[in-house]
Amino acid sequence: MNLCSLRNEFESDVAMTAMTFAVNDYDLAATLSSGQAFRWRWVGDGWLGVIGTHWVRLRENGASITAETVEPVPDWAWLAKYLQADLDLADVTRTFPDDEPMRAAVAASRGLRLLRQDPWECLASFILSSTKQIVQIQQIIALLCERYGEPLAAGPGDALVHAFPTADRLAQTTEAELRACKMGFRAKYLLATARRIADGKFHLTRLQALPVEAARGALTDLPGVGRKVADCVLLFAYGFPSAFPLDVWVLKALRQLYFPRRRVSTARLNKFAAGHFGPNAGYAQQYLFHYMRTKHPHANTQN
DNA sequence: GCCCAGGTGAAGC
DNA sequence: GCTTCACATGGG
Repeated sequence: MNLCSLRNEFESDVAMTAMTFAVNDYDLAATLSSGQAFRWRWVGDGWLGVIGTHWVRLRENGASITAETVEPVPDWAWLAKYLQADLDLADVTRTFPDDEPMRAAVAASRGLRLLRQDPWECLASFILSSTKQIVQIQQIIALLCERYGEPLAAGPGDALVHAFPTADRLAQTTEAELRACKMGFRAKYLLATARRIADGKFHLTRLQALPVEAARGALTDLPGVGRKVADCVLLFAYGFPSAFPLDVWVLKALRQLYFPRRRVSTARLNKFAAGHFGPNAGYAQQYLFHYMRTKHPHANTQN
């Protein structure tokens, strides 16, 4: 871990603790707003969010990221892991195929990273993501956290924040209560999956040690979890580098950039992705996703 | 009104 | 193995 400085601040009467991580090639804005995590807000001159039970403010300063929390933090390893601050991005991007679409996607968002998130929060979030725009996913999750998450102390200038609700807590809700959080038909899936985990019938912590295919198979047994949601969790929470979420944007990217005049099924494209993009296919996928959303935001209205 | 959104599951062939 | 459809809700 790159520990450059540690200081304590006193703003108002809240004790703040800060840590600065040295980073190379880290685009914090692209990373936090690229549809992997849904709770980060740009306020003033920094990003406000919640990681686990910590309120966190992140600010980018050239070759470093400064993090502030409310409570004193004896060990910052959890944050370094979340941010993947120690990863050498060049080691990843050099494994990408040397073709025109990848060159363009990497050039368009240099410094885009994959986070390493909590499996339950990631799983629940992507169950809620199906056929929803990212802005709406953020709204649903904000409501869910406000109503069922544990209240947390926030830093100065921020409103009361909440932890992401535990599976145990959501298992005690009703489908009607979840539907009231605007999640529609996804409520049934989220409730059923929360119950499977709260009952101890499904162990998220055991997936990390499995081969990726076995972990994917376990996840897709959960209600509301198909190939795409499973791959999001495998990639964004467990860090399986070959997991390749194939959503409508990446589907469009592959069809337009690699198969412009052929009709290719998603099953074929999953196989193509596994063979074409190398050992870090999931990372390549995130670059393609972000590239399509930022450079061709209206691609879905053409053709 | 229309179509679309970081899809899934069930039913039909 | 496919293809089609329902499923809630909100943005453009």
